[in-house]
Amino acid sequence: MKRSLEHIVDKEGTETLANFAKALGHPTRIAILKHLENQSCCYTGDLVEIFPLAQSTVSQHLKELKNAGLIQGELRPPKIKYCINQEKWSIAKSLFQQFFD
Amino acid sequence: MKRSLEHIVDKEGTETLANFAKALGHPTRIAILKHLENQSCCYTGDLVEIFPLAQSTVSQHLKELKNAGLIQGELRPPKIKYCINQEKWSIAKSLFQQFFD
DNA sequence: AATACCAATCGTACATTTACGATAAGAAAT
DNA sequence: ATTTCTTATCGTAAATGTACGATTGGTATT
Repeated sequence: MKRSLEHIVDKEGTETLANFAKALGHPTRIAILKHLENQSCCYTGDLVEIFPLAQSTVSQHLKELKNAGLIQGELRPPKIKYCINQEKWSIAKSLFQQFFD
Repeated sequence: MKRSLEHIVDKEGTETLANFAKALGHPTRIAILKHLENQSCCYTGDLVEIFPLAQSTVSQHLKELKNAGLIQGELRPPKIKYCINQEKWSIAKSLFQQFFD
């Protein structure tokens, strides 16, 4: 790999990793993801009952996780079912893995 | 393990993990750590030359990494040598590892 | 003791994050 | 069409994060 290209790739990887880390940088969001790992899926309302937070706050955290690509929402009227986005999840996993050696 | 204790431990683990993630949640801090992984150690001045940031800004990022426990500084007058804190590093590593399964 | 060097800290400005209550939006069921 | 249920979005306030220049602090060296 060319040296210049190396730098670009590394820069991208760094930014991507920082982005994932930022999304994981709040206890509530970690807890949501842990819950999704156990349950595989859940509805917004479930989380609102679990956490001592307003519904709007939980929704906001879900939005950030969705923006980071770590979860995805599926319409299950009148609810919305959230699951981990396995594709992005494994990307994040390997980025953290290789970061920590 | 008792159920109640389980919750406490999990809660702590969640918070610790979120804390590490937060420290990793900025491209500059990821880049600093990547650099430290390569070099094993470096001085503040080295980083100031690498990054297009003010000395005070770099220092601030170093402080956050130090607060998170991921790095440690050692007096090498008139410089300060920074290294990865291997102990905390491996704690962070295993927390992320088990988080991602 | 005075100087020089390097890095931390201070003060500050601006942007982002986090939380809340209130309101709007979407899809089904009546 | 209206109502109901669930969740997203809006508006807002307080806290935190990020960046800078200027200043301070700490450690040798002269």
